Amino acid sequence: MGAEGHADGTVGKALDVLDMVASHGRPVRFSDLLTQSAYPKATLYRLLQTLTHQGMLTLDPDTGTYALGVRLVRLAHAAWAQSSLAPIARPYLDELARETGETIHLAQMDLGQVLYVDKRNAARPVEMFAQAGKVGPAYCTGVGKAMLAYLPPDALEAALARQSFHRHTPHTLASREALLAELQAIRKRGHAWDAEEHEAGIICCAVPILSRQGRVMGALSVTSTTARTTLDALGAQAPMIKDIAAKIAAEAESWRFPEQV
Amino acid sequence: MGAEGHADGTVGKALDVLDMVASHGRPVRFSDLLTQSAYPKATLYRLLQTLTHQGMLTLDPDTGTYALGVRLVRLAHAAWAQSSLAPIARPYLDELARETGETIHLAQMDLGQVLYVDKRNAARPVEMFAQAGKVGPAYCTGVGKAMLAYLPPDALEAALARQSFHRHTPHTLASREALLAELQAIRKRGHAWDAEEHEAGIICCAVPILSRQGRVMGALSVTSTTARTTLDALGAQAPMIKDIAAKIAAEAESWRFPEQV
DNA sequence: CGTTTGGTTTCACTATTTGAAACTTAGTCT
DNA sequence: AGACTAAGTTTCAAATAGTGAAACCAAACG
Repeated sequence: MGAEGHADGTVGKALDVLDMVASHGRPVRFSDLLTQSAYPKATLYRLLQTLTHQGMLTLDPDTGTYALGVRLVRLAHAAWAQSSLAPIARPYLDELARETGETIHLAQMDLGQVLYVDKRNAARPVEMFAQAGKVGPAYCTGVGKAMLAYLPPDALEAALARQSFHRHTPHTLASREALLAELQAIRKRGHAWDAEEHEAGIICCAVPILSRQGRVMGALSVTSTTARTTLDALGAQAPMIKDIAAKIAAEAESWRFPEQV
Repeated sequence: MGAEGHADGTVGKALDVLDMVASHGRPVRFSDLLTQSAYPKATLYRLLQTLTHQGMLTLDPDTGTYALGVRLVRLAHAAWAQSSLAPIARPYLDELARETGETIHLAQMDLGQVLYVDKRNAARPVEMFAQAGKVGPAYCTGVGKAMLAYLPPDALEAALARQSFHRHTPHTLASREALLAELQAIRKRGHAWDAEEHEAGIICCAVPILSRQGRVMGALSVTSTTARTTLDALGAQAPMIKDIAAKIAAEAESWRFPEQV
């Protein structure tokens, strides 16, 4: 993860450091960060100090370790609440979960990766915070492919450049070419499959959420297992999922243009 | 909200702008931010540009409005997962919710405000993301007072300086003096009440979560209504709540010192 | 079609950031 | 103990990055 692309300015560097702290699962010491950071000692030190002072990081005085601060959680709450899709989609996800009895995912695109912004789980009622905010690969998940398929060429290129193409299962489309062919098929079909491409036994049907102008706003999927159903049976529900995606898109758009004065 | 205290350096200013965007509930236009920002046009413009480029904000090309970006949601997921308290406390909150059948809150301190990091709701199973990340006042909530009571003098002073002391109900302790007296009583008693101080009819019993060295890590509360129970009845559960708080603290601490190597 | 409003760019000026190196602690080893 | 080492903090001149008044551009307005 080392050298983040192009860190513009001090702010970029600071955020880079934030990511670095986030990428370790646990509180990190100064020296740990130093070894992997390319920044010279003093620079890194001051960045950490600033971020800590700003509440984005916390420094445990006992252990001398840095962890992500609470200010982030507060900001993220706002981010989630105003990312238009998530709060609007909420009741629709409930409905879809009730109708299908399966697991529902709502995702958005984040730098070539899939970011899950909400979820309904068939079995356990709902999970928390911990669930939303997770990231996953784009090239081998239903929601990922559904979004990729409708991205404009330049954005698609940028996203493709960031795919790792790891062969998770025998069904994974682990090359750029195979994926591009599949994306075309998705555009034709109108929805994406996940045919055990990410995890064995897990299948899903996903549709993109598109704005009126055709911009990709996110994706919505219904997930199940091969033990419980088949791709064809899931596909039968595609029209309904598409319908709900359209409703979410419509509502999100009208919300974006509030009656301003 | 205007002039944020002391924004050190460029990073401080950038984060200040982030907060500004967050504080509006909806996407904002450049000029809206400009009017309330004190920063000159060009400066604000560049800050927004940087933040957008970094994925902390998104600029809707159609409407020309800025909203919080998805990178925040991803960061916050990590923040939540590594803020040691929340993930560790999870099973204990479940237990407490089951035992008491009441609403449970887990909170931490954030710049003089209470930040709820997790929650169990008696009636509806669990709510999402939207719930965690909320902030509330410290001087008139159970968790807030429980934490204030055990803060070291300088931190307490800093927190007090940020209280607004608004009289939400007739029972609100709306002065510094009244609050200080109550904090002393809390230290003596070992747990805090909320005797309808924030909302009429809502009462709660809260205990701090303290590290071995006595540092305030957070607070835990059981909330109910006057219609359903009384403060005394809630107080009877204080020992159990305290016990759970201690368990959470112990586990969080041992997690903080992982067997390194 | 001139004017206003909202957004973007310029450019000389300056303040902030930079990072090698010196300096403190706080451990560790003999 | 005293000498060594590792981890964190501070300094300071040089350089870079940020600043902001003002000019500019482009739509929308009247």
